[in-house]
Amino acid sequence: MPVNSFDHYPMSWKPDKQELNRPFYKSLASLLEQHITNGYLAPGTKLPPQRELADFLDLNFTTITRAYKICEVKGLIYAITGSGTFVAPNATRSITISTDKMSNGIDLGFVASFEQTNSAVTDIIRTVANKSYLEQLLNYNDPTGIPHQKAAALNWIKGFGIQANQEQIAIVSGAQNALSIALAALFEPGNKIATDLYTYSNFIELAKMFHIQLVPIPGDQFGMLPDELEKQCSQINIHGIFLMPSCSNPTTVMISDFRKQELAEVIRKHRLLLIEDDIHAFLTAGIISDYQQPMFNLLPEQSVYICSTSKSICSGLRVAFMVFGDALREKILRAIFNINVKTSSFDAEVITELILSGKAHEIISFKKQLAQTANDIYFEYFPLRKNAGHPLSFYRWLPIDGQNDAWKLETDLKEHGIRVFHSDRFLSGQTTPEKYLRIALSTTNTFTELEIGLKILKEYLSC
Amino acid sequence: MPVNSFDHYPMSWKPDKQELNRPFYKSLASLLEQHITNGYLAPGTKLPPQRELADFLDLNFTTITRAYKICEVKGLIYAITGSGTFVAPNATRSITISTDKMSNGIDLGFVASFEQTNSAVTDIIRTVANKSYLEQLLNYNDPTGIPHQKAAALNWIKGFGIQANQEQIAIVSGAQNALSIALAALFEPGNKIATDLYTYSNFIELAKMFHIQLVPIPGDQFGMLPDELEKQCSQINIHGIFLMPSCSNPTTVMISDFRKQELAEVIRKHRLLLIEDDIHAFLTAGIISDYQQPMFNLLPEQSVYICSTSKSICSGLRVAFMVFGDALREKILRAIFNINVKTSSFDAEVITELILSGKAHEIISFKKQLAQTANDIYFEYFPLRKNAGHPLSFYRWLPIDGQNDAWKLETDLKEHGIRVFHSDRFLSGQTTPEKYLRIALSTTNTFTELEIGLKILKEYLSC
DNA sequence: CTATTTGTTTATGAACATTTC
DNA sequence: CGAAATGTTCATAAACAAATA
Repeated sequence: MPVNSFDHYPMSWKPDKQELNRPFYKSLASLLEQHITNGYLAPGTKLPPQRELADFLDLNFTTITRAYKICEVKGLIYAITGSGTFVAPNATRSITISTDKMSNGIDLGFVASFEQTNSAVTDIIRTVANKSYLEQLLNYNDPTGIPHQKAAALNWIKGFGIQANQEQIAIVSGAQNALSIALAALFEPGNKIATDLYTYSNFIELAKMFHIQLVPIPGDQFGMLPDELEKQCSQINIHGIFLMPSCSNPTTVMISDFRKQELAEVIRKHRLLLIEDDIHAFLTAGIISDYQQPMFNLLPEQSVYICSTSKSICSGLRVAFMVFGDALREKILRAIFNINVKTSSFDAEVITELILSGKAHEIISFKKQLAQTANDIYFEYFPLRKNAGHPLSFYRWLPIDGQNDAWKLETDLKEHGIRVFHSDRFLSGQTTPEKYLRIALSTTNTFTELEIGLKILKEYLSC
Repeated sequence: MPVNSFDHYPMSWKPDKQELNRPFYKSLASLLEQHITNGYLAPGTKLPPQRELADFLDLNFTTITRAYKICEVKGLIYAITGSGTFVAPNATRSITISTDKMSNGIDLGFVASFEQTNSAVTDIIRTVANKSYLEQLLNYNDPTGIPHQKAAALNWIKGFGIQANQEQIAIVSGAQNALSIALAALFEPGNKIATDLYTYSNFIELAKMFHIQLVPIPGDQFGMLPDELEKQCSQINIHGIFLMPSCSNPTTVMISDFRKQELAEVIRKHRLLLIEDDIHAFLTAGIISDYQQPMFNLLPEQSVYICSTSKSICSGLRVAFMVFGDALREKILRAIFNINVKTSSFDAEVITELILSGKAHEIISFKKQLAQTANDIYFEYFPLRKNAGHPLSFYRWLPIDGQNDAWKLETDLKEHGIRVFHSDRFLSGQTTPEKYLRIALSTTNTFTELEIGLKILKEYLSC
């Protein structure tokens, strides 16, 4: 029996010892999972400290540690030494953003890529279909890309400041696929990766799937704070870092060059593996005056540089370029064979032809114009505030006040006919007081539709 | 200090306590890894029992358990209660089979798919390229397949005995991709999956990457033994089972229908998740007289059925169909979004058109003829023995004697100009006394080349 | 600024299960 | 069949580390 009775003491969770079977740590973990999943324990709830619960249940406190750990790894709870253990903000549901279209209503949630430009791709597909070597694209050969495709890819990313050779690049099936490969190849379950406090929600889910823990690092308008990264690195064993320097998703922050240098120093010092998702390079390199270079250049031996063509050229052709240091090559290639076997040579060939013909650059110009117009429209409804972020971003990050229940807000807005995503979806760790909405500008079929959506949103928020 | 001195006692591994730092379990694990990797401890070596090593190092024996466990999870060693702990057969190198072509020599290693048939695909690509709706294939929509593509897919697999609806199928990027998705969606690190003793080596590597442990189950000429599966299930907590019933890779065993029924009963009883890789359905359903149905039909609620078109239709177009019980749907879709975002609609459309036009069936007929011829040639050189396995298999499983050093054999044969894979590559667990070679019949450009390769092999083996 | 609260890591002892002889 | 060998699992104690009042 417990030494003390806690009946008079407020404890947020009092599991019934009767319900527990041996082994206790597993039984307790599944009971906790159940109580979180069925809503009995709400997100944000502080759980009893390990020692207190141990006392209550008359168990050794490290048994509680183990039970909590199981739930933490599943992403149900998170713990802060000194403060306590809390139910995670996204414990109850998946934050995966799928491309499933809304059946009706205006989609300002999922970020598409101004699909109007796809008509320019059809001609090139026909060109490739009539190539004499078409049959050569249909076998198992060249799993990571045919040499001339890699050459075109290298040429493409040279425009973004990357210098690499054929041995250092692989063509894979889109950025998300590249991220899966990088995580599978270079990390183990239980490893930790530093990310921005708000980051790409599918990366959060992917990390969860691979049982990799994310360590949120605060940032400002120039990007992640090096001191904060240094602090975490010196305290815990961090293995990698995920960044989108050209335009972070969802915050639209572009990491400034001085900040890149500072961050690179910390990354080098602690030997972190950098995963640089540069999907927005085409909106930044050579366009934004402050832009100098990708971080890959600063840390070529310990980085994976990922450059997808989904946003910049064509979303339906699943192609991304993956560049890596020589030391990482073997592991990454093995992961590619294990996860993909190969990427469609036909898709890669169409992208190649788009690049070589100059059509890809035309598409990009058009997309930039569309992005400019969409942003102009946005700022009419939600005027510029300070630290506005990337001017050509395909989405915007709108601060909102007092909308604490993320899921209710999303549902409410859906009833008003628009889909947007609440900042809680993008949280890599604990909750924050500030709340935002991510507003996709590149998904509606027309700008008129975009305007209608923004108008509805503005009216709803000013209520 | 240790109570007894073991200097007089033969111990296969005597790590120097001086080299260990705290924490001991990690330090010991990395020392062990090092000694295995640099060849100091050869594959098959029996390590000292936990208690003995503990005594020697003057540590508690569960500290040794933990160190051994780390190396076991990495696939470096394996343990059998009662017998001891051993260095794993594939500890030192990766067994991933890549599609990288041999620069010279005859490839009887990697199993391609009689790529001669690809010329039939080029016409269909041109047809699709000229479709009026081509542009609709280039956006983010329908990540798991467009409805008419799914309809064609359902029709295709109906020929193999699968009845399912649009909600139960997804189009993904090849069988290997489907396996990644299934493992990521439905299993956790540390989970255990039963497999044949010899199984698809990229599945072994994939499982390793996801830190899923494989439990080898013996079989006979009718497939895996239900009693052995039952035994393992009642002893340890097994979560899933991986089978290739139509023609196992690499053994060419087709699971007979009575055996499927027996296995299904055990699987149902222990609530295992079945992953059924039916890539060879096109060589079996409606062709082999004994064939009745896929195992998915026996266990529709707890199975994932995977049917790739790489071997049957075209290898370069990365398409596989994935069918799943309703209970698994949500998890699998989420994994698809996280790993792939979507599969190329263009590739899927070409496969769809191949199916609808009847061209796919023509290709299959041709491949079956080619397989027949290739097998006839093979049996001229290596005459039929009993329990020969699937008659139309794209590869054969050749018993060899006295060739214990797998890697040396492979290297030797490569020097003779042919590539084959030794059975050790396909081992899901401990070593076995019998040794085999897997001989791919579907990779050489011509049958003449195949004959040359087989001749070289025969001469080499009869030396 | 130090004491307290709270979570983390490591090593250990005991009970257990399976295989071998 | 029973004893010995061997690996597995669980709960515990102690030392540690970070955050907070």
